[in-house]
Amino acid sequence: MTKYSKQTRLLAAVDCIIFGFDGESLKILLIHRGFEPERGKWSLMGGFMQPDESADDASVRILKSLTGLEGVYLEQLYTFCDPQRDPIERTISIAYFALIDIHQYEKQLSDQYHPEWFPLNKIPDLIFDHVEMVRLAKEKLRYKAALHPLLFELLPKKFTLPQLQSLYEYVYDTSFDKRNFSRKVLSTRLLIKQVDKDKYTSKKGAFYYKLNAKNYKADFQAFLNIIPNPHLL
Amino acid sequence: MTKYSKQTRLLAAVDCIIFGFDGESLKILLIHRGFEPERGKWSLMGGFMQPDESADDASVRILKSLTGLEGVYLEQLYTFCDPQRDPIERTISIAYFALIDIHQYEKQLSDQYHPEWFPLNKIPDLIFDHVEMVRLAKEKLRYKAALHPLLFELLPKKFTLPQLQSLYEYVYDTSFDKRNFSRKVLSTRLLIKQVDKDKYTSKKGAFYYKLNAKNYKADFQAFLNIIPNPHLL
DNA sequence: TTTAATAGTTGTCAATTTTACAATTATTTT
DNA sequence: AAAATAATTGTAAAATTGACAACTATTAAA
Repeated sequence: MTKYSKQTRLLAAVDCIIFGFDGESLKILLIHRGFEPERGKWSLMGGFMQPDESADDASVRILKSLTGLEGVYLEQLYTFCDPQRDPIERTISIAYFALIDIHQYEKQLSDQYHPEWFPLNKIPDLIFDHVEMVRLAKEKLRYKAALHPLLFELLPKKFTLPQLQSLYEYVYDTSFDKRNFSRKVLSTRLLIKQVDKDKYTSKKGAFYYKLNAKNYKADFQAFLNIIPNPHLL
Repeated sequence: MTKYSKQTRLLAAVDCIIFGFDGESLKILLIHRGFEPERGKWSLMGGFMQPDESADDASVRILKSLTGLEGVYLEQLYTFCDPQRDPIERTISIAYFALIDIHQYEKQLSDQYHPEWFPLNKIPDLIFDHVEMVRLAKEKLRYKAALHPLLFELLPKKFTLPQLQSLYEYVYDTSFDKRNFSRKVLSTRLLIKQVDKDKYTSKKGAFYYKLNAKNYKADFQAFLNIIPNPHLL
């Protein structure tokens, strides 16, 4: 059959907003753009969609090429289509956001793109519309994590309640009552208490927890209301 | 500056899932596809993105060309990128969903595409991946309307509480206690009671309400929790 | 060995929100 | 004037949330 004639073709790229949490602050991973235009400027990691590749495939490929990681949380965020967004040639970009365990990343560091982690409140100037992409990703993370158990994706397999709480406190830039927080989190039945403790950060030590994979999968779509009114924070 | 060489260009389309509510059921608007492939099959209304047009622009253009309506609720839903989704040529589709007042539409009926309204539980076979698009749009509508005052977009400027309730009951395929429902809705401070009544459906008549535009805009992003746990319904 | 310091865990009560359920009021038709 | 219809209003129990203090386990220093 014949092609669709008289229609304009364009380029399609995928850009990834990669979140990580190191216990200090919530960060995103940026690279030095390796080609013109704006070579050397800070940029999100991205790439063009290949002929036989879906956007999901491309996002997985891009994430792996930068971090070496596979099987991590990746979600389509939004498609940016402004005709002027790339000065060279019309390119639409399908933005994805990824949540990774930053410690896993460090083990597999790739120097090819000179990547660096930036705290969310210290993002440098970025090329094109990448600042808007980051803003939207942060907004969606805050939105979704208030309802669903999303932030676990940023922590190691084994984590403590204080770790989890400080992650939530960084994301929402506030503080929670630790008594109420632990009660709320534990009431979800999403956590399995381990027998061992984390002794690095305190004398008494905090018990490790792991995710209950079955309940996690079953209840992910439920409105857990972990943070009641995030838009007020 | 030179173009990005060695990259594959592709077509980008926009498809619209258009929701309407006639008091009987929740419906979407479908057309007979006017060109090959699959000419004459049922399809979502869509079109190719034009050279100087964003996806938002395209969705507005497409919606207007079918319904004659402007200024209605339109939201980007998801971008579908499977390399095989269009058998003729690689085309990605940015899906939008629209919520319109179905009675406004009827006044401006366009016969160009032989459009028809289909209740959500009686959707015919659709071309390409349009069934999946409809499924995702319905899921997102249910998700978002449980938290935010979205469904008002489907009603006329003036509407009654019984109308509003039956809309929610259709969307969530359940029934609510009218006493609790009206209390919950009114407690949001989103509605302004009118002095006149709708006498068409009952002898006593039901008061009309209008949206409080200011509060609507201010509180749209709040978690109103209109429907507590939609995933259970 | 004892004491102080640190930080995680557990408990209680009041306030708020939600849910379930029944009676009353307003209007039209006969 | 009475009957029929459907909207509006009320209340109490249950569940959830939020604020707040005391206790316990561990390590380091005296």
